[in-house]
This record gives sequence, C-alpha cells and structure tokens, in this order.
Amino acid sequence: MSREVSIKLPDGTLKQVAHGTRIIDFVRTQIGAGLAKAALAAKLDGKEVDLSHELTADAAIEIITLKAPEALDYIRHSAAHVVASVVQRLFPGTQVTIGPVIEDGFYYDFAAEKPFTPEDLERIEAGINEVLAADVAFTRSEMKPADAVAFFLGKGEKYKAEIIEELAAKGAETVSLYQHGDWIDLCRGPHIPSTGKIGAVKLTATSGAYWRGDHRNQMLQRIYGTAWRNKDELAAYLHRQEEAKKRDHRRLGKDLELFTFHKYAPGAAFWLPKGAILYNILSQFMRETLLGHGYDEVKTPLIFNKDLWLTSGHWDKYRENMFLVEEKEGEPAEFSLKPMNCPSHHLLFGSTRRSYRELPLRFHDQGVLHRNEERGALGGLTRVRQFQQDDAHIYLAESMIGDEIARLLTLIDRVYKVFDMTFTAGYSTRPEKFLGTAETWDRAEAALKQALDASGLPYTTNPGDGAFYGPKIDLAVADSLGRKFQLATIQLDYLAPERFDLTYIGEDGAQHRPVVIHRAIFGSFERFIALLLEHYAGALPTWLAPEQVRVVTVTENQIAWAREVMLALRARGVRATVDDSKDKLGAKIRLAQLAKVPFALVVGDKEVEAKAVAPRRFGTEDLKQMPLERFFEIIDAEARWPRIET
RNA sequence: GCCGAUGUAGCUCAGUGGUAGAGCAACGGUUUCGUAAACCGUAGGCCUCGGGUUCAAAUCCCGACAUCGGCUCCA
Repeated sequence: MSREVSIKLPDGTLKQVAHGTRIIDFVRTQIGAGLAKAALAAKLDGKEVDLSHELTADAAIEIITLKAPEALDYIRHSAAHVVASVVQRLFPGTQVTIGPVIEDGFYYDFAAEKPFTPEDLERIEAGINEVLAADVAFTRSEMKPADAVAFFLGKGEKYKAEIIEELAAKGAETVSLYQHGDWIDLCRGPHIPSTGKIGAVKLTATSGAYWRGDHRNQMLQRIYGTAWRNKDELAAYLHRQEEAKKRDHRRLGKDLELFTFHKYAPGAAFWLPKGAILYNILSQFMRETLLGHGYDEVKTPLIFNKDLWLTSGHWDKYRENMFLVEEKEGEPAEFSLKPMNCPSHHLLFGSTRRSYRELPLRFHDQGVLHRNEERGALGGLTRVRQFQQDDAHIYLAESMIGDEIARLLTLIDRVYKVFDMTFTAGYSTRPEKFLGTAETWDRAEAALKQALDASGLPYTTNPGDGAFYGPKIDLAVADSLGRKFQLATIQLDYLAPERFDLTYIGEDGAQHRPVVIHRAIFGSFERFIALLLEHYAGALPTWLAPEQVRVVTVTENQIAWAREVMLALRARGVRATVDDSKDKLGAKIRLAQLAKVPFALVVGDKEVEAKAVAPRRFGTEDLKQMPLERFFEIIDAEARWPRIET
C-alpha cells in the first residue's frame, strides 16, 4: 500500500507525494529539474536535512540552493570532510576529531604524528582538488551508538569513539555517518550532494590546538581552510583579506608613526609623538565625559604590598599574571605591580566613613596596569602587558543597580556612536562555581537583564560565563580581520565588599554593605586605539588626528605665508605643520594623503596674493580657494570635541 | 606556556655554503614646479643574539629572544 505525505512549499502550495520519497526526487518531479540541479540541501520544518532524506511525514519544505547564505556553511563543512579524507590517505595513522565551519571557512583537527608543514598543505590541497574534480557523492547512513563506537574503534579512531559515547550518554539513539568515496565520518550533516558542488577550496593555515580547547589535553594539529561557491568568490575573499591587512593597526601604527615596540619591553608600547597626542585626546575626552556623568577621578599607587592581593584574592587566583617586585634583592617578593585598580579603590572607599548620601560613589582611574600575559598571547596593541583603562568602580546600594546599569548602557552606546563603531553585547550569567547566595545572584542577573532589555541593544546570553563574583555584560568590537575583542565591560561584584569589609551608613543609621560595579567603556586605551585605527583605516576624524592640517607650498616663494598660516592655526589650537620641502606639489600632496592628514592647505602665489588657502580634504579632490578666515570656521567646527549628553 | 612560521639598511623585500643587494626614506646638489612620486649623487649592515658544523655560514645544525598565525567555535 502506498501512503502519501503532504509537503508544503514556501509559497504555500501543498504537494502530495508517496511516503518515503527522497527530497531530491520530490524536487525533480514536483518542482523542477532546474531547482533539483541547483539544490544543495533542504530544510523540513526548519530542520536542515540532506537531499537524500526521505519524506515520511507532513512538513513544510525549503530548498537550499547555492545562492542561499547557508549554502556556504554546507560547502565548507563538506570541504572539511574532503580535507580529512585526503589527510588520512596521505598520512596513514592520523586520527580525525572534529571539523566545524567557522567564519569564512572551516578547520579540521587531527591527532597526527607530526605537525603539517606548508609543503604538506600543498600536497593536501592538490589531493582535495582531485576529489572535487571527481565529483564524488556524499551518502548518509545511520548506526546505533554502540555499533558506531565499535566501528570507529576498529579503525583506531578513539576521538570519534569518545564523541559517540558522549552522544549516547546524552541519549542519542542513532548517530549519522557520511561517506564520500571510501571515506566515512561521523557527522550530524547535512551535506551537499557531491564534492563537485564545492567550487573552490584553499587551505589557509595550520596550528596546534588542544583537544576540546583544554591545554591539559593532547595537542592536535589543526588545518584551517576556506571554501567558496566558485573560484571567483575565493579570489574575492583572498583579495578582501589582503585589503584588510592594510588596515591592520600594527601596519598603521608604523606608517603613521603612532607607536612602536622593542624586544626589551615585550607587550608594552612606546607612544611616538603623534600616538601620544591621540592617546592623550582619548584620555582627556573620557576624563571630561565621566566628570560630566558624576565620576570622581582618582590616582592610586602602582605597586602594592602582597597583603592587598591576599585580601582581594588576587594572590591566590591571579598571581601568575602579576609582575612581582622584590623590595630588597634576594628577599622574596612582597610587592607587585597592580594588574587591576579595583583593590586600591576599595581601600579608598574604606578610607573614611561613607554615607548613603554619597552613593553611587564613582571612582574613575586611568592608572597604568601590568598583567603578565603568556608570551604566545601577546599581539600588537590588542594584547599587551602594560596598559591603561578608562576604569571605574561604582559603589552603590543594591536597589540602585538597575538605574545605574541603564545609565551606563546609555553612556556606552553614546560613546561608541561618537566613533561610529558597532559592537556586539554579551550577557554572562552565574557560573557553576559562584560566591554569594543564589538569591542575590538572581536579583543581580534580573537587574542586569532588565537594563539590557530596556536599552534596546541586541545581545547574546552566555550562560555560566559570568565571573565567580557576579554577572557581567561585555561589549566586543571586531578588528579588520573579523576577530572580536572585548572592550567595554560591566561587572557586578558582591564579593569584594565582603572581602574588604566595605560599609556605608544608611538612612536608618545602620551599617550596610554596598555592591561594586566594575566598568570600563573603552576598556584599555591600547586596545581601543587598535580597533579605532582599524575602524577608520587610519584616517582619523579631525578632532582625533595628530596632525590636523598640513600647509603645503607650491614653491619656496610661499614659505613665509605658509608659516604665517600655520602659526595662526596653532594659535587657535589647531595641530598644523608646514611642508616647505623642495618637492613638487604633487609629491607633497601625496605625502599628506599617505599621512592621512585631514586637510592639506595648498598655498601658491595666488593664495599669497589673496591671503587665502586652497584646502584639500583627505580622500577628496581639491576644494576651492578660500580666505583663511573662512577655513578657520571649517577647521574650528571639525576640530571641536564631541560632547556626550548627560 | 603549547604548535607552526618568520627575523637581512629607518620601511618593504631579494639574496640557500665562497667579497652583503634593490626600491622607498635619510643626507648633499640641481630644478622653483598648482593637487598622489622631478633629476643626479652620497651615506647607511655584528644579516636578532649565543653556541656548533665547515678551509669558508646571512645561508646548515642546536639554543635563546622577539614578532606573526592559531590554541572558545564542538559529530
């Protein structure tokens, strides 16, 4: 007997097909051969399945073709399988582990005898291209977990067996396997119909990676790759990567003479004159902004006795990241450079009797911090050992948390809008090991979440990712290559007030325990500047540009007027220079553009005559000649610092 | 810290066992020029550092240091 199932197409039409019809056949016969050819996978009631999946129940169907955004995920995941099959052919004895899709590509982790060399990668890539050309079909099958474990153990694949055992422990009744050619892998799917649908694959990098990301586990060998619908897309992607590298803040820092590093001070930047200007503007901008938002700036010591860190808990939890300082040579280090400002602020809070009338009490501190990051983790300005934060600690009563967080989110949002930067927010909740009571945590999480929801900012929730002392909100910004870095943070802390025995006198005359909010908006100036530079590709807005105006003369005959213009600009606070070199005008313009100076003011005989300038704005063609007074108006308006509403 | 790659002039890079190179920048000179590179010349190096192999090392080997990519994305 033949039963029928009812399949609903995206446009609403219902089709009846025999129970057990494969999707690919359904599409070919009921929709069209063209779609059947273009199809890669399908969604049944939103669930991703292969085209070979059999229709056994009424469902709404959606066909995913090459054009769909998801297509790239399927192509990449299928490409990862091909990589693994080629690696196992070329390097017998290598075990497979996992091979997920990531942003712009995929990777596959192998338990290999030896790391893969760049030459190995070339051989593997050649093997991949053979498989793509052969257009081998992917086929799906299922097994009972116990059988699958035996199957993979029989092939010496102990990582796969471990994964299946975990799936079984979670209650999986069957696991799926995918095969192309004679190579088979445990896989959730779906896959594209055949390897020929993978247009272009390139292996991009190798690296060591710990099994399950834990450094106590065995180190696996990872191969990164990218895959696209066709060669043009791949070429376009590689071109984008090349372009992105030009925005790398390390490149820009060198080209624009902002900062440099020396191997005698790994992870600590030297700020060159132009970089120091940028750093100081941001620092002062934040100082004034926070002053306007009820913060009090403080300055606290750099070096502290270890007793402070014993009290705060850093000595136990954070000592390996602290630079210890010995007071007398040969004696055990009793001091440390501070890795964070919070403990010193707690000392300040506790240094006098506090009243509820002072709350929320906000200490802002841009003090220099040192953290002994692992050597391998250092990189540019985004991962340093010495830095300054726009750090603050807010002491308040628990009832004030909601308002304060809401205010903070508004402030953060406004600050980032000034720089035209977009961020992603993450909300992290109670970890498994936490301090305090579940009840306070519930209240704290509710307050954070409520403020976050009210703010209208989109955010992701990271359950269990909170600090052990409280939940937090983190804001991340992506660099030119799409890597995300945490900048702003808001963390609630119930523990520190306990450890430092902080109290204030309430309206009722009794002592109360405050709550602390740790928060930063830029995060560290170093990291913020890195992302700021990449965001603007080095072409900073006028108010931030270290050199705002460069007066360029056509010949040496205009040097006197050029200097007069420069001095007049400097007199009104504009950072101006003169290029009075013997270069031709074209060369001077080029240099000004390469230095990304917002305005090049051309002065020739005509301008001298008219007491005028001919401004050329960065990245544009020439502006018309104008009286110097007129240019003053333009530059004054652009050089003005943004104000953040209170 | 771990895996891999890299380290040559201020910058970008060539040079694979036999006397250290180019372009740009710098410096000197000529040119006085109207919106992205005028011309000629000069100088610049412990080839990251320390060991080793060799008649001979930037080059081969070992180690240190630094830099770069990665070490959360879970069949």
